[in-house]
Amino acid sequence: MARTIGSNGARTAEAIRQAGVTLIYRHGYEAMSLRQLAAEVGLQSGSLYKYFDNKQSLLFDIVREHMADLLAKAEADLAGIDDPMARLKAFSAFHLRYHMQRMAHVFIANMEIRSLDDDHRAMVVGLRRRYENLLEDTLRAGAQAGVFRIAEPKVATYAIISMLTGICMWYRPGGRLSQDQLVDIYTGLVVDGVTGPQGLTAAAERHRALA
Amino acid sequence: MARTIGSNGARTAEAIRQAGVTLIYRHGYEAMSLRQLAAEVGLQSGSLYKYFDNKQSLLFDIVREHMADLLAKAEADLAGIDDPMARLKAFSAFHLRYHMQRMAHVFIANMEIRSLDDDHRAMVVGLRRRYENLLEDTLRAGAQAGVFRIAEPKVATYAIISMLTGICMWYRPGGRLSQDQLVDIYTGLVVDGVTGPQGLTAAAERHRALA
Amino acid sequence: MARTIGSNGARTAEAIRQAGVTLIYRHGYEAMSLRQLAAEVGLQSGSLYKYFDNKQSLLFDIVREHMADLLAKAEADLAGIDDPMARLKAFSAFHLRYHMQRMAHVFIANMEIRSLDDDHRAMVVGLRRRYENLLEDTLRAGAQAGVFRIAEPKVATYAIISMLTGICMWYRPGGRLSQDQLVDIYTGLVVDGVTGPQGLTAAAERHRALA
Amino acid sequence: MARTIGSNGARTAEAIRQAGVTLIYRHGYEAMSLRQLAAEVGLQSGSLYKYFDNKQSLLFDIVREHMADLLAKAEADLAGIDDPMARLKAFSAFHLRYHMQRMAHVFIANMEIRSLDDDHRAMVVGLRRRYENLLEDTLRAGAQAGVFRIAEPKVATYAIISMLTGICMWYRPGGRLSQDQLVDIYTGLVVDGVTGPQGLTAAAERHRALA
DNA sequence: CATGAATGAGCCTTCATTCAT
DNA sequence: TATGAATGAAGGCTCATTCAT
Repeated sequence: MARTIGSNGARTAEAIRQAGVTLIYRHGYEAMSLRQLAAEVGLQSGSLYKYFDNKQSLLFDIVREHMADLLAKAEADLAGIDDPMARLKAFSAFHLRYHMQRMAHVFIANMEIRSLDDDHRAMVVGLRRRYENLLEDTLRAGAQAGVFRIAEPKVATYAIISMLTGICMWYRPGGRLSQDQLVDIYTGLVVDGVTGPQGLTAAAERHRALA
Repeated sequence: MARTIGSNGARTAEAIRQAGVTLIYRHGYEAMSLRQLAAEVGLQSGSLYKYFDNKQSLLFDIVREHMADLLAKAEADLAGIDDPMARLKAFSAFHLRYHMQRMAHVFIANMEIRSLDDDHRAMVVGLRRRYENLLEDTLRAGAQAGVFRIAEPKVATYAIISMLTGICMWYRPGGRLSQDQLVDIYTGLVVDGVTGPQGLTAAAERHRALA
Repeated sequence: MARTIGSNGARTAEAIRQAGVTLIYRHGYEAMSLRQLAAEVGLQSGSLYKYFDNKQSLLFDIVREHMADLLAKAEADLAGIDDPMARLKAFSAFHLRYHMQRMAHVFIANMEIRSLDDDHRAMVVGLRRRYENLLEDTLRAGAQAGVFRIAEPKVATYAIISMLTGICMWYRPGGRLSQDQLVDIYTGLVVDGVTGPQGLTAAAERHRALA
Repeated sequence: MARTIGSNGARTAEAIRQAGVTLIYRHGYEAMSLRQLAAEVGLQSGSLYKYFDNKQSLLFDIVREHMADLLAKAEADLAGIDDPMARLKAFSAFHLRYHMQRMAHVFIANMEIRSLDDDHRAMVVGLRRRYENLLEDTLRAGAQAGVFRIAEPKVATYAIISMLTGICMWYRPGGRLSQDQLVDIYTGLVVDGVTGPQGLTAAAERHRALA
């Protein structure tokens, strides 16, 4: 049969993308079959190839678009905020809210990097690096300004991002705690972590070790 | 051909297990084929079935054994430590060291839970729950004793474990920082996070929201 | 989009036919896809069906038209030549020149007969038979007139045509030898072959064998 | 089901090879499906991959083995024959007999070179070149000795081989003419072709053109 | 203990073809 | 005249798994 009345390429493309996100989130990229995906959007599996070149490029499109969006929104959110503490709080809040709202995309971007081709992976890792730098630069600035006590800004960056991203592992909408409350709690942990006295201890520890 | 002198089932079983961990870590459970695994240990793929029932049970064995080991070692490490702060530091140090030393197992246990059958997954999640409780109970005890300022012990548990586990995402042996230094740095972040003033702020925030 | 100014069906049909010849020559009928063909002429593959009924009929059209053209031109070239030797030379020269000039068509007609439907193949083989008869009749006439020494005119027909057609396997325009020179060389081989003494030997051999 | 009683890898491999030759001969390489081939030998299509790496390598194996065999047998047949005329007759007879007996292999080797990968094709063309040289060298030797009248040995080589190979296009076992008779007839054409007076004519023609 | 031949299901992908617009 | 969305069949190929030997 030819074109179903009212069907529409753009709509189908969007349906495929969304179903792709859902299925990869649920089963993993390797475990998702294109037959499944096609069934989800009411097509034959071969018809999907009107919308992407191959399974790999579907994954790449999803991940890259997500990473680009994450980076752009973060930069927009932080634009104009100069004070390190304010930037840190803004970053933390942004990261948490974004991750609670787009859990599937985030999950995929974190878990399926391994399934990307080398070239594709390099591009995605590059975007992630730029995102991480938003935090790392803030931490360094705050450390220099004396408002943060951080022995190793890079380590702290990884630690903080891991902690915040971890919310995807358990958060479910409609739970006991609101998104605002969670933002407060997590951000509190972050702020205390980079301002507390142990930061110095660790630094002292490190210098002693090098001596 | 006769049995190679000195070869035996137990040794082969162990080789399969190790190769399985390596390959799943590298390629993911779905992407690893039993042909690959068999080649790695010098067998025909059909011969693997002397050592496990099916691919799924290989994964389950690896993950369950890892989780059981993690739990047992953690309990052993914390045994006899009553002071909440000491327990927290001990837990943090244990978790970090274990994760830096057995990165492949940890990675698999975190990433491939999705690939487990429902029953198998339930068992593994149960073990994980018991492990998390070691930390959660410590946090609650410390909060009640007034030494920690924690609004939501469960949330803090997830946050801390995510942060600490995140070390697997970037740590490589032989890097600039030693394991001891990393333990200091991460543990410093944890301790500051649960003792800092923001913990109260968050709690106040939460109560206000509920009012 | 409106019709491109000056474009018209006949021109497109011809473009399709030419692209078809090129692609079938290059990749083979089975290996050529209609998508490729459509791309070559700047259409969507579905649009090709305005110009032919199906892939098979495209092949048939090309082959039949080629065979009809070959036959018609050969007949025209030989018209009015009665002397067997003159006819043989004329046939040889015609065949060689035609094959050097339309190598792609010739190649397709020879190689892709196998890909034709039974009915289509029968029609093409019929045309080819008529073409071969032009040579075979000449050989018989020459043999009867005593100018050729040929034991088996039918075999000689096949042999000569194979030899002459073989030029397509290696001839490339612009090579060391001109078309005229090649015509001389090949025609020399043909003429010597049907006038030399071995023709009788072979005939004697045959009669002895039957005795 | 596991191994059928009495089944045997070597036997299956041979059955696959033979069925492959038959099917490629009948339908062409592109048109033959591995499902067809598997059905012919009573297997599932995936099982074929125990016996070759992929469809392409099946074709290559068949073609290369054929070319190697052709070359080896031809060299064996001509070994010890020094006289150019005797060598020419021996080559002609060998070529004809081989082609009448292994028509399918010959057909495939000639028709499906196009379907080979570039590297594979290069190897096969190399073998073919060596085979052609057996004839070309003989023609040159005979021309130098004054027993052949050949303007262009390379052209004559192609012409003769094409003529002889053409027997595959129509020969069917059990026809009116025996293989011996056909060898006589074709060889007579060849011998007359390279000894007749026209060979000189062509040479003269060529020199005139160059002048 | 291990092989190796085989299965049957399923994979991603390409194809010729159709037809409402 | 041409598009472009879609079909349904089939393609080559890989996989986990079985089992006689």
